Amino acid sequence: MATLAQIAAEASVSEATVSRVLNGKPGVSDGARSSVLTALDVLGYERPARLRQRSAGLVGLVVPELENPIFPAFAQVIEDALARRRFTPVLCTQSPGGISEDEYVESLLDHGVAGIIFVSGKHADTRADHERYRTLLSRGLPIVFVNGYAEGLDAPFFSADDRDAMDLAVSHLVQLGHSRIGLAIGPKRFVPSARKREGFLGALMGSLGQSAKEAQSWIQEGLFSVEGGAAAARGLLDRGATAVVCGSDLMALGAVRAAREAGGAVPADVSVIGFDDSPLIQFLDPPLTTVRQPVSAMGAAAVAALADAIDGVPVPAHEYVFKPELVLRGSTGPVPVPVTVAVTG
Amino acid sequence: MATLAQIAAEASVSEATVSRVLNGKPGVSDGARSSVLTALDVLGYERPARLRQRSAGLVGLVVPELENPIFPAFAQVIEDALARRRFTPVLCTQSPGGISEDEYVESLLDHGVAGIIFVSGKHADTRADHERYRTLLSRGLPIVFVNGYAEGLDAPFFSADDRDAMDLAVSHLVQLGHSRIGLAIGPKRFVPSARKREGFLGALMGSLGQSAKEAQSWIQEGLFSVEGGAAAARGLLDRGATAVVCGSDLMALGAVRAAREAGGAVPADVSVIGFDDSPLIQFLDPPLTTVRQPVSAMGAAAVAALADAIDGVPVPAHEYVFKPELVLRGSTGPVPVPVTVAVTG
DNA sequence: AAGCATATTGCAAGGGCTTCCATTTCTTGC
DNA sequence: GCAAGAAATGGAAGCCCTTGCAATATGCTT
Repeated sequence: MATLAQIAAEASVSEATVSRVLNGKPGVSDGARSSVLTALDVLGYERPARLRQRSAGLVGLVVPELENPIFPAFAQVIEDALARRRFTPVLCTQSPGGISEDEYVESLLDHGVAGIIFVSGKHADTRADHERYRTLLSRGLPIVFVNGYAEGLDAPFFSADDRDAMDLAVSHLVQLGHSRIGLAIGPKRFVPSARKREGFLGALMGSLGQSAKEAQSWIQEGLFSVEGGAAAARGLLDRGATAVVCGSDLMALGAVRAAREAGGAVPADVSVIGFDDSPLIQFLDPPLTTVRQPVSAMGAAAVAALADAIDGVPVPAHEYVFKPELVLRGSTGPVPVPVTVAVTG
Repeated sequence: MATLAQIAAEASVSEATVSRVLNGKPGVSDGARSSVLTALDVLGYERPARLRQRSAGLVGLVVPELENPIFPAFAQVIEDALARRRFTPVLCTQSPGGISEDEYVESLLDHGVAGIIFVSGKHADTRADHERYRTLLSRGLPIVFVNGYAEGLDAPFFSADDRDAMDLAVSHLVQLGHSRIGLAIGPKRFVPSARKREGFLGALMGSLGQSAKEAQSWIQEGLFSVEGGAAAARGLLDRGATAVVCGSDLMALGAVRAAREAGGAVPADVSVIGFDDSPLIQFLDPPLTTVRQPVSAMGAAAVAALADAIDGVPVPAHEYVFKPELVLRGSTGPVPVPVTVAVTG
């Protein structure tokens, strides 16, 4: 690493001038500035990052995993939007036993990020401690959240309307004549799962006039994966469900598999609705009817808010809820000829 | 930011001791060290990164995009392997009009990465200038490459055996009775595409005894996307192909779509084989027969080599070629009753 | 052409950090 | 209990960087 004295000698200016150039201070002529920069290059000395105006700064993007294709989809949309604003995105993916959200945040902080976008992070987990975010906010670091909500955090949230999504799904199924509709959903400690439960319960009670208790019995919890969806769906099918609404497309894939393993066809015997509408879903067998999360709009809004916050424009710290959209494909159909099954519960 | 003097006062030690602790120098007792660290915390001063032994360092992971699910798959495998070795992965995704590989590399360098893994980067593009990599290597930065090859770079390469993959695919189709087999492949400037071409030509000439010129006529180029695959496949179907081998699963999806748009069923009328075997492919309609790239093995090997290089263990700088595997599913079938079509060319 | 205002520059002072070295403290063997 | 060696520590010198200030250069006005 070169010293100021070396650079000053090479550029034939004083150390003071070099110092001023390196720190972007005013009071240096263009000529002097450029001879300092030339001297830096001659000495093979890397210019400090702030001298290169290329990037408006680093922005961290924290996502929980990449296996569910909705996360690469969010990542791509958000990275594009960040790049368009000259930010340099840094994608951080957690993995089981790997690096935690907190460790990533710390590393991002070390590298002087201008802001962080959390997608389905710990803010979506009601059992997690949200103090970590308060600490970030009190330091003045701009942060925004996608899909999840935590009370009392002075930052903007961008979420899909999970309750509405369930309403759309259930209404569609009811219209097709279904009345034995189940929900295969992730653990309720996660905000989006909890909200989908609520929406689902409300829809069953509203559209089908079920009691809260009965509606409740049509919910099965499972992990956020194909296997989790299959396990939850099996429980619902055993109970005689003719349609299964799922918390994610991946879980819906599991539900389709479970239905087939039980000897049923989709959609002839069992209708399945997913959630997310990740890119490849349309090519599935059968093409999945699903509730589309407006990924582009959400990502763009989150980036816009973060950019404003970084520029010092105050961003109203409330939750922006995006309306989902039902995408009709081939995994839902009219209720099959009713099969009378004795069911307890 | 606290000064040494402040910290020294808080910890009741000399500035010299604080300096030694902060720089990890020897000659400080455990007691003194911990009282300095406590003082840091009391003063709310962030410990410099090197004091936290949590991470063995940053490692850059550069992938071209996230839309083709093979890239998230590689990213996940490589990040897991890095995390297990206590490295902190930094995922960099390029995007059209967004941030280029070079810009990411520069940013990574600024932040002192210990090494970089390039997946399907510019090293796979024969028309790109590979001087950039030589510069990195001459600086002593450990780098490794996945899927692609460039002559004269003193670094290890980890690739799937593209030629072999085409051999597997063509042999399978020939066994099913196909003789009008087309290849829908990406631009030949990319090494994996060029190699698949070679493998495909060799297989057609070997298994079917075609002339080089004839075999050549069964190749259609298209972009690496569903649309690109569809466009290339349309050309092949027009020429009377009963089977289409594709350069990626995404292109295969396009081929299936093109076949259906032309009124053909898969696999009854047209057989389609993909490449990659990305996670969701098994759920597609029809479940895609594909040549599996050994993603886990390749990712693990690349990380192991990089870790060795970072530890100063010299890594033999040659190309490690991984054998792919044919995964039989439902998109290939026996050749349909031969339809005689007049074809020119 | 002289005078004035402003911008640029280097000197030198000052502060922060590192490191050499002498001193103190601790450990260990007798 | 004592001495010898090793480890730990602080003082102070020295290096590097920043910055106030004065000197100089430049350009504009009268």
